[in-house]
Amino acid sequence: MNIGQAAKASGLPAKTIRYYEDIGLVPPPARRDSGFRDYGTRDVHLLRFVARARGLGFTVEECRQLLALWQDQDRAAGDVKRLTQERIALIDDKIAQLQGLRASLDHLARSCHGGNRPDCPILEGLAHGEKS
Amino acid sequence: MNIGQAAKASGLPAKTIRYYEDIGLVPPPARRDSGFRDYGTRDVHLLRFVARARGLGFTVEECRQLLALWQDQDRAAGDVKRLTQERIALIDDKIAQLQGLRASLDHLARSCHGGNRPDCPILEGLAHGEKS
DNA sequence: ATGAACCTTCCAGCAACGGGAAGGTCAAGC
DNA sequence: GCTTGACCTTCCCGTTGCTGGAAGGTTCAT
Repeated sequence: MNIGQAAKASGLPAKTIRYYEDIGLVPPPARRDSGFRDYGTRDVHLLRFVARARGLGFTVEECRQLLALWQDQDRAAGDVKRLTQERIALIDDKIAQLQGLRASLDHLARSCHGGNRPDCPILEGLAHGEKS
Repeated sequence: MNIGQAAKASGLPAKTIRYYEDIGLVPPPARRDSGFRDYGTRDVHLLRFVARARGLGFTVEECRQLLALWQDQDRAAGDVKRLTQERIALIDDKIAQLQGLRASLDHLARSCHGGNRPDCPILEGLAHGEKS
């Protein structure tokens, strides 16, 4: 199957598939005489795996590790679990950080009358360092 | 004051200050005969403003708008409030998205025994498209 | 006068692709 | 057989927001 088909089947844009091949995240597929890439079901499974892992927020480097573990017969499930929990912790940090930002912005927005007059507590806050 | 002093006073790295000047986010400061940049209190105020807005998650382009509004005598507070609320909405989206990811990863992690055996439900989930 | 600690410019690169150019290929329809 | 249009190929540049480093100039204290 051509790259376009593989793209539909995996959910990744063709450009992204080529990119992943480029950086060695996925192995290069077979080629036809014409030079076209020719993907089989195994290739597509791999691509789907990567697409899901990326969709879950794993970085490309983490995907590399996950793929290695996936293909390693002697892998320990603990390694995978650890990677997953590290990612969860990062996500928790990010969420907390965003909630802090949200609170600050909300405070600024609530204090602003929002009318046509030029006095704006948001800009005052930004200018003078109002906290929380 | 030199760029290093301005960096300490504003909380931005010197590299970043030069970068902001480069992209025209902040005006170029005076120069000494030696070629060194020479920052005054107004310059530093501007830099602090930008530092805070960036810290609150405004993009550089949004900072440009905020700075323009800040320096515009005829600005409407409503414009600033609108920008702020748009940013809050974006943050809310991002938080919701991350919470979804977290839930999926947590589900996978909980179903994994985490031991040394190679059977790993996380990899199974990634491979076969388990949802939530 | 020499050394450390600044400063200057420019160049390169990070993640993770996306856009678009210039050209080759395939399948269908006439 | 020939055209047309959809696909494919490689290549290189642009994105966002910086950060690091190289090569060289300045300032200041010793």
